[in-house]
Amino acid sequence: MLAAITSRRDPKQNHLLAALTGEIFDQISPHLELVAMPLGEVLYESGGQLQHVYFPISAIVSLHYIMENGAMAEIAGVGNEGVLGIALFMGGNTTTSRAAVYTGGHGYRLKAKVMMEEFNRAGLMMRLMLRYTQALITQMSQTAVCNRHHSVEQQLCRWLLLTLDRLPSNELTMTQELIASMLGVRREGITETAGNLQRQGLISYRRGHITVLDRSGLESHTCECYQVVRKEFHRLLSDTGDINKIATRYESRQAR
Amino acid sequence: MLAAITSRRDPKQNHLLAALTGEIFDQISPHLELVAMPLGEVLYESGGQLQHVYFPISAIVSLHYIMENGAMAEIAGVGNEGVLGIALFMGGNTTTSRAAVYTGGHGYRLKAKVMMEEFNRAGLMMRLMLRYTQALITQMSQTAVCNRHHSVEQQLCRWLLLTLDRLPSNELTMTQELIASMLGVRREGITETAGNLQRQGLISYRRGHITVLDRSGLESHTCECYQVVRKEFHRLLSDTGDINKIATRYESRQAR
DNA sequence: ATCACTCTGTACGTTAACGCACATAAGTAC
DNA sequence: GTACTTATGTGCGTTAACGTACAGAGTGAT
Repeated sequence: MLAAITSRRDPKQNHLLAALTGEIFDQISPHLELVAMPLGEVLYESGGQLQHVYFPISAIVSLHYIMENGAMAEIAGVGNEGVLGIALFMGGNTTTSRAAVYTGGHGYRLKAKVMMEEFNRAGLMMRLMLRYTQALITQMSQTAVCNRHHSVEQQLCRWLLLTLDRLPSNELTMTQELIASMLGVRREGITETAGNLQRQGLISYRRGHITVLDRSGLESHTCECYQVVRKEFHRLLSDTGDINKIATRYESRQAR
Repeated sequence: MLAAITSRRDPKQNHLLAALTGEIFDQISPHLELVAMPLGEVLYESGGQLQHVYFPISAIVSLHYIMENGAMAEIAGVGNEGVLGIALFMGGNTTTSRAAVYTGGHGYRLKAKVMMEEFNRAGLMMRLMLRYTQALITQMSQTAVCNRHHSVEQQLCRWLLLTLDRLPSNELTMTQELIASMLGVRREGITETAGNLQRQGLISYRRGHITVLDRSGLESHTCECYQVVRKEFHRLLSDTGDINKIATRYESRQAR
């Protein structure tokens, strides 16, 4: 029974860990620590030093900024496709944003020291992390664009779809209040919009649970932002086998 | 006379190039090519392959996304504090955004191959580029936040200040139409807001030229976003002498 | 000096989203 | 089952920004 549960929690459920070669994976695997990531847990505060990087497998985490007046805005989300703590290897060791779990679950974490030792070998791990970071940049960029130009309905659909892509089922467990604070809009705005989507048969919901009934219907209600982000993640991280090949095209040939 | 002009165009006017050690600078310096970067020039189209990275010295470039309906939104700006073409070393070789010059001037460029050879040495150049990329991420994040929550006046002030920080004088050469398209708002909104700022004695302007009269006055009219971005650039890139020291704290000690 | 063009100013109705107030409903604890 | 808490629904009036239309002013070309 324990074995059955354990087998359902495999580091390879995180796409980045799954993309590592056997050799590198074997190197870090003894250091991977399975951790619970319950709803509301804050992985990093703005300005806090990073002790670990986290690879979610079932949890989803929001990167957001909290303003002086208390309002917040999500900058990007991270699920089993990504990693939390990029500021570690980017060199700053902290960020101005905050990371908090909004869909409870599990993940694996790695001590900062272990991550940096592998990153500094300047091999596949480094290339994978940098590629992921670029995909994350695209997500952030598109969030900025979407915040500027698109309606609450379009943004809600985008957000539901991006979240759904990180989950195994078609049910999200979260209140409208939580969604509203992620998107940085009023709770009533979500109530109204979600009501419309339900009336059109695209979703159904009850107190803290949203079920997506018509995925492609949602896609037709969202803006282009969803597909831009999705395609860029696919382009950058789907053919992970090619990462070394592509990266070494420009490899340095002469030592100094 | 030519010497005088040339001396005013020194690679070290770009902060990143200035932060390189003599050894690395000497290595790439023969490959640095001075180029004019006139208003409106497009350095990269969305999806286009990168042939060079650009280090502006007097030009300022906007990273922005153009939507299907033609509207646009700026994601970040890059001047003499930065570099264009991070997608090269991040591994994607292209981005979903576009880069166009909005303040004409000059810069230095480096062929992609030369940049990658130096980057792949995994030394100071790499650390510097990654740190800069993290600062850029902060700028993008804050743009997303600002787009969500702040007024056109606050955003205009933030934008003017960030642009001013990249210029030698207190005069910006640009039309209200251009500013509006960068911020993704109506031209009339800028006319109205700029009029207010002028009436309060913070700026003065005439057809395509804006002069900032009261810098700290502008700062008090903007949102926190300006200082967040400014401080983060300072934190990450001011003490460049420390970059190696900090980065090597986690250095790998044993070869595989 | 005149013309053409582009930039800036102003006005007006429209709209999406906001802030607030409160009602109702669905779970949870006892 | 009842009381309590939390989530959701709805109805306002308010507001910032929008879209459109057009007038005036600056600048450069001939």
